[in-house]
Amino acid sequence: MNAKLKPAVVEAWVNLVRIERTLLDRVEEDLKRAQLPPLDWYHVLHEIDRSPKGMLRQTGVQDRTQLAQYNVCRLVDRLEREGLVERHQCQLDGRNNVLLITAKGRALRRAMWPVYAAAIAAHFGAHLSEVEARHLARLLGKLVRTEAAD
Amino acid sequence: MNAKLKPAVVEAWVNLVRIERTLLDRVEEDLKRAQLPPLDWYHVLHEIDRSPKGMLRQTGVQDRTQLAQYNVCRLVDRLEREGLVERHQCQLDGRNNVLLITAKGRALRRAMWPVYAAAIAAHFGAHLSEVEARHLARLLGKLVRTEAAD
DNA sequence: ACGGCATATATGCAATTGCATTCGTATGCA
DNA sequence: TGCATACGAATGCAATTGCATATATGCCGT
Repeated sequence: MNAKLKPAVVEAWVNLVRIERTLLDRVEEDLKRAQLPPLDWYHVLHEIDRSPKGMLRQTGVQDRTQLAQYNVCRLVDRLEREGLVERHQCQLDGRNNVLLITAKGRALRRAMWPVYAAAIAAHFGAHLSEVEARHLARLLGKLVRTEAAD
Repeated sequence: MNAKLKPAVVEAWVNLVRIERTLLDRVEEDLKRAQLPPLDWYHVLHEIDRSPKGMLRQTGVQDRTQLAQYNVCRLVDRLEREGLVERHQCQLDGRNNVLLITAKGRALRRAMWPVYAAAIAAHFGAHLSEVEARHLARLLGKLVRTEAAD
């Protein structure tokens, strides 16, 4: 894998790294200001919530969020402690945990979304035209798909 | 700031968050495998190295890397402990620290680059055509510039 | 049934990060 | 000069993360 590194690739990379840190910081800041928990809580709750019957295996969360195994484990600890999800051992395969979102969990997710959405709109969407947003979505989507593959 | 959130913006955002975590993980993994320190060390050394005379104020590092003030402070602690940079109080304004990269620091940066470059090429560049890379660089660059402004 | 391997989750401990505050230095102005 | 304010850097403490490993369960071949 000695592909020569094109300047455009480096430029895209540098911009990606830079903008990602800035944007995540600002979104987290907005959530904090609204006294809401961090973004990862939202992502995890969201993934469970949108799964059939509000249930998802812990590995499912890992796959969908790209969080490290031990971080998912401990984040779920915290969510469970707050009564936002329930953790059940799977009947069919005792190695799996099945996570079940609670009413409180759904409520929190719903409460977070307006703030999160506004942050995305303000810090990200506001600086892109419709066409640019579509291009960006397409380019990044391509990367997501190729990365997920290997 | 109640801009309605367009689907394309959400999609771009979701893909951005997702790919960013994946890519940074992989790059960090490659560095670790090569027994090299984390990416942020590279970024900080790089910023100092490319500044005039290999000197940069600590706030300069903050601005360029988007790292939190206290994280820059402590990262510089570590770099200093390893003899990669020197920290000097500024003569003109005693509040500022001026960071000076050492020969060892330059050497480490140079040693890291091939590994870092290969990781960017393999995990990122390899999945983009020249044209796509240019588009992506342009779109992300626009975001960087507008974000830096406010 | 049993040993060996694979998978899913959990955990002890060290390192890093976030938060709030503090410290030292400059600047503006009465 | 003297004091309020601002700025850059550092730090104590709690929370989170990373790493290595442990535990627990299931699967497979014999």
